[in-house]
Amino acid sequence: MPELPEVETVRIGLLSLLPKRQIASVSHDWAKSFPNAVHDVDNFVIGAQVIDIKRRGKALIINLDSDYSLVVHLKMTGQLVFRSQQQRFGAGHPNDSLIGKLPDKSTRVIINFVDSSQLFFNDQRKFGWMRLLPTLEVDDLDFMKKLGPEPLADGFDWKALQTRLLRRPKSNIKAVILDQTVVAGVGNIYADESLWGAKIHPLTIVNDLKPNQIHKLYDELTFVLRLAIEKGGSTDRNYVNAEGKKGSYMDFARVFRREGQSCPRCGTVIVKTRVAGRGTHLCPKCQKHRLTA
DNA sequence: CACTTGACCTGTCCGC
DNA sequence: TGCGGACAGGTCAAGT
Repeated sequence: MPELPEVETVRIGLLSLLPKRQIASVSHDWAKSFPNAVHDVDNFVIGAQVIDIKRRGKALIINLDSDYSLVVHLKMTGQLVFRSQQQRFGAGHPNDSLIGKLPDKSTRVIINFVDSSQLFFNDQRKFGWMRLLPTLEVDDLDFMKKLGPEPLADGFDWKALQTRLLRRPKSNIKAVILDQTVVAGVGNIYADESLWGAKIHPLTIVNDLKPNQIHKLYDELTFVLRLAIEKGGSTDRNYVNAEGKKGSYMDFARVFRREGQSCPRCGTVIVKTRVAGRGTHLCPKCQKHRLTA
């Protein structure tokens, strides 16, 4: 579910909700989400205040004033949902949110704040995780060290993208932009959307891409990521932001989950195939492949 | 080594 | 309705 735009939307929401709140207690019913010793939670989480929320790729980092951080990966179905004191004891989340009763079946961790507000880590498929470690050690996590550059960072231009893509010159372009060590944060939705925008077939081998195609892919990728952040991300099934609300990028999607519909550029019927082990949507006319042309 | 495939889980949807 | 199988937005480990 959550790719860069969804995680960034959650980050922005949490940043407006969590800082200065003090943690009173933490409950976790699923050890894999929270593998640290209870002792660490007691000493560095209970009583600590949230001071900042950061993002790297698809991971969120909640900085505490104890110099410890909670690092969260939502994987496919993770949610981080905040409930204010008023929502908790009043009417709950508004009807336009996807959130019903809390906690629910998918709730793995609850962070209770001193002011009676709460943060829920829900994760239906249990792929996600939450870890506690010293803030100074976050960048040393293997997961973080392997991540490629942020595609929306200031210095990241199309030449930088070209350099990164050429690390895997013989693979197909879709597999390469999904590779988090090449570029951080791109997932299946925005891979399909940006390849459609750049008129590149997902099976095209990186070495066969011309410089102008990579330049176009850079433009389209940064465009869809920025647009998706503006739209609050994509809600296909159960993604919600920190307030439990859906994102609206899917209303703007050109090919993702639109198989059987018309390509908005040429009218050809969009098809769904399988590339790099993932469901892949494309326009067979706009996105020609040498082998399928 | 580089690349591809299966496993991790639960829920839902589709066809019989 | 019920049931089996395929599939779902991400990442590893294991296999080729």
